[in-house]
Amino acid sequence: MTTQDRKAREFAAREDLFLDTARRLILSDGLLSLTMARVAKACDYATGTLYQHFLSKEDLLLALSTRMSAERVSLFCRAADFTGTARDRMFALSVADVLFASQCPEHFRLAQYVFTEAVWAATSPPRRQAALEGSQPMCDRVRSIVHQAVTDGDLPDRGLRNLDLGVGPWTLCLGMHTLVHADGLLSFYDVNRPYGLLLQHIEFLLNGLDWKPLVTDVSSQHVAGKVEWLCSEVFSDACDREGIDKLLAMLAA
Amino acid sequence: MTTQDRKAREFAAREDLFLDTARRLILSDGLLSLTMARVAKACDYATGTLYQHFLSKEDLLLALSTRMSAERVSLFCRAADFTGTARDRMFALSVADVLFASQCPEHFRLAQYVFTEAVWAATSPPRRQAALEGSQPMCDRVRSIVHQAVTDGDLPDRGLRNLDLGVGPWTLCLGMHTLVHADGLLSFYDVNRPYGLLLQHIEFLLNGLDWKPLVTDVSSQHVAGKVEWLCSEVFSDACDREGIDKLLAMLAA
DNA sequence: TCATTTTTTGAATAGCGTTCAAAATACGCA
DNA sequence: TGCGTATTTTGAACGCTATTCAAAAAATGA
Repeated sequence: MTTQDRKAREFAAREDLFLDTARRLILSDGLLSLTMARVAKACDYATGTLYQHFLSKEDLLLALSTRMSAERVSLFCRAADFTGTARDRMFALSVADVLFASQCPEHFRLAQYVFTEAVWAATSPPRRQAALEGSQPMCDRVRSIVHQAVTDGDLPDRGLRNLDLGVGPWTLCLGMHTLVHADGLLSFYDVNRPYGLLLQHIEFLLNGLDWKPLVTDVSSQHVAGKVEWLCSEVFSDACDREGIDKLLAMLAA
Repeated sequence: MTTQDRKAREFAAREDLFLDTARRLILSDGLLSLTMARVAKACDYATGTLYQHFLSKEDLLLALSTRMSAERVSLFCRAADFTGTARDRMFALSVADVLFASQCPEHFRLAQYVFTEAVWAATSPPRRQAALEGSQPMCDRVRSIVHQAVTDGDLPDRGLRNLDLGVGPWTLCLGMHTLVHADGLLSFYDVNRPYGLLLQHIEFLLNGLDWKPLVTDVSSQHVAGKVEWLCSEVFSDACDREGIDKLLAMLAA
């Protein structure tokens, strides 16, 4: 039995090595020039060994994307678990997403590619399952925040279920990430500071849902102040002074 | 000169043939199994001839995506140009997008793929330019609707420029399309009727922007009624009874 | 120590995008 | 109409990559 355990551990470690290496190669040379042979060679293994871990190249990319989003989930959970009004916590979820985008910009490019029909279809069912389950905690937090707001009387439910009410901010974030990564699009239309606008629109949307306490000042300055406060309050260990400045710069320009 | 003209016309016609055929092949066999050789063969041309039109396979896909979105732009313009309050017209833009999604569901799958970094980078600059310019009319409409709302005093601008205020609905729509096409995701999280929720959240967001006249009833029934009204009022020639029913079914389930 | 099982290897395979020299065609001019 | 030239088309050949699999190597355990 102990032999089995050791083998399993070694196997998992090797998978980590493959994924780390793939990530490094993507960062240095881009997604385009990533090949299975290169990943294997960079780890001093034969190409065939990679296929002991991944059904296909797409399967590897999905695994990498899932693993990278663990950090996102962790920021998300921190945002959801701090003590504050449900509304502040919901807002903090979006801030977590923007913070993650500033810390790990390559994740959304990869995720966008991986969720493409052509790529998704070439992945293995277990990895797909793992990808969905990996983001389950984020969904749970959204649900529970909405639930609390409704039971506290801060948010009228209008007959909608928890996640149906939470899908708005989720969709806003996702859409903005997509816009940001469509190269040249925002500059063509002269839309600057997309993530600053995102957070302002989150506030607008929450106001429109009549989510109390309503925010009367939705200026970019006020949003920036709130973000700075959240960073020191909630994300302090994930975000030093330099990280905060980088985030604020992203919101402003 | 007339010979040149004829040649240009024939060249354009052949490009249409290639794109029509590619679309047909994608519809019948999927994006995965589309190959340049197959497209050429299906049109009784040699593979090399395709490359007189398209720099690469990605270039062809981008051209196809751009051409398909012409229909979307046309629905958009119709929505923007009808006589009504600025707010109704802004809402109509989202309805146009949902209507387009019901009429041409494959477009967003393709667009999502094409705007991926890996694909986008392999397209030719002129086609990229054409893709951006093709959606310019949609942006112009958004800008002008926001502008009218602000000058009419229906919408406080809060120091934001026209498109900065219009980017919210845009982002909501885009994010929801993305969610819908991430296979298995919405069903995993038990989110039904995504497009119905989208339109409700558009109303919430516009309310949150304090865009007058405010809509007090944001129930799915009320939204459905408004959609039906818009269909007969604005989209009547793009949408017969069958089309309306299909759209309403999409909103309800 | 050695027979057996498991794992790794990397050359071979297959398929696709892309190119380009040769062939075919179109063109304009006498 | 016939002919030399320019243009266009062709499809086999090339290069690259994902994937496979038979042979080699390593690990196992009696």
